[in-house]
Amino acid sequence: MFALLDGNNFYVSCERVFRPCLKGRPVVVLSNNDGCAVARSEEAKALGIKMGEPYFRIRHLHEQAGLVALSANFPLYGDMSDRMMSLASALGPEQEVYSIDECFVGLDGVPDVTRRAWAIRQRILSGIGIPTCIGIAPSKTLAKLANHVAKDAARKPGSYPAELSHVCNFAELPPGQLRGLLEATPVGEVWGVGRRIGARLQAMGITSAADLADADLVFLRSNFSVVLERTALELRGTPCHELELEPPAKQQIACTRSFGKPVTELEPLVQAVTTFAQRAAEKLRAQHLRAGMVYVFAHSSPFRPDDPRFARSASVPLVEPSSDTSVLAEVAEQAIRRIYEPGYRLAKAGVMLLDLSPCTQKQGSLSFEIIQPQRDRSALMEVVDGLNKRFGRGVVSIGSTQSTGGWGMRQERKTPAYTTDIRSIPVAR
DNA sequence: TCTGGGGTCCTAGGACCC
DNA sequence: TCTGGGGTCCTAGGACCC
Repeated sequence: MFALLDGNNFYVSCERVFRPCLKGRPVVVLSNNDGCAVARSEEAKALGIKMGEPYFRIRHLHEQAGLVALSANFPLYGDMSDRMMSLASALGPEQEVYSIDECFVGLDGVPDVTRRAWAIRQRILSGIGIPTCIGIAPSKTLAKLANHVAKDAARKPGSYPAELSHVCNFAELPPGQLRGLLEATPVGEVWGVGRRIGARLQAMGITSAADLADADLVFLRSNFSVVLERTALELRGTPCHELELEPPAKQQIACTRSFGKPVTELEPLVQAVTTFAQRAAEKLRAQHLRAGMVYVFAHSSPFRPDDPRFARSASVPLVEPSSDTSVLAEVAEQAIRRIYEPGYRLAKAGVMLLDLSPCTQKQGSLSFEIIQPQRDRSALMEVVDGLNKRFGRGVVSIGSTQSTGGWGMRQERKTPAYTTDIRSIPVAR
């Protein structure tokens, strides 16, 4: 058995903990650059605000309906998440933290599950101030669905039986009731069925979760994929997905941003991309990984069809994997200079680090790095990352090989960072 | 004027091999 | 007209998730 616990309207709930005056009011939390709404209170949803709705389209609701829009505070949400996960882990012997606001809990051997779930929910509510819902079922997909029932039963009276509000355990429903719940749930609400597949299923007459559970497995696999076949199996109560207790090793690390205003000049673009590479390199070292490939892209706005279209990228393989900020930033800079062409209004750019491998370099010895400055400086950089994390981003930085100072580590690399002349790197369009 | 960011997995199709 | 049969590896693109 699995439980799925998640925080309701998580970012908004976090903000309300520290600003109780926001309770009962329509509130949204905005993405980076205050571009669009990424979390909505129930009151904001009731105003018709959709997930991802651009802020400029809902701004008028401040005057009309008292909408409060907040800039996201991700360090706060991360901290609240850690506390919530810690309390949630008491629900069962095993926990998979699935995202910032939800976790699966393995329930093998847990007695009296429903009562325990209520207790955990209350502990999180009174201890941290975050309201949660908990779904319990024999597969992850069904636990997700039970969680959906728990939420809608609470916030949309009449959608599901009221006694399933907040905590919904599929395993102890009276006979036949699960079937009714599946029939009452649109297929698009099922975990793993998105907009596209949902529309195709609808067109085939598969409109509810029950229809999908009943669908022919061979048909699903041949017309869609093995993924949807597994989803149908999970809806029947056959688990196909186990808990992932160890987070799997990352395959890519990205830092990408939309620009507040369109970027047309090269130098601000280089500035941005260099910063992205630095941030990505920090994340890379936090995972003790090195990258074998740097991917850089930039594109114009897809929302402005009248602008000349620009979408280019370049992948640069490194001679040897690196987690060195100066190497990765330099490669990224060369790549963006290669991609750039004047005459376009660029809306977004980013750096991705690919081909990741574990860092075998000895970690954590600052003096080692200073004595042997020719070595990969990842250990030094991890120290710098730690200082920045503790005392605020940017308090310490390392000079690049071109700059003076920077821990007195002017150094020349014996081999170039990337394979060939950057001009030979193909640009994808 | 203004439209998020960061991930994963699967599949089809081409290149290549014996 | 018919034009081997399988296997692997890689990549691009599509779909999903929060």
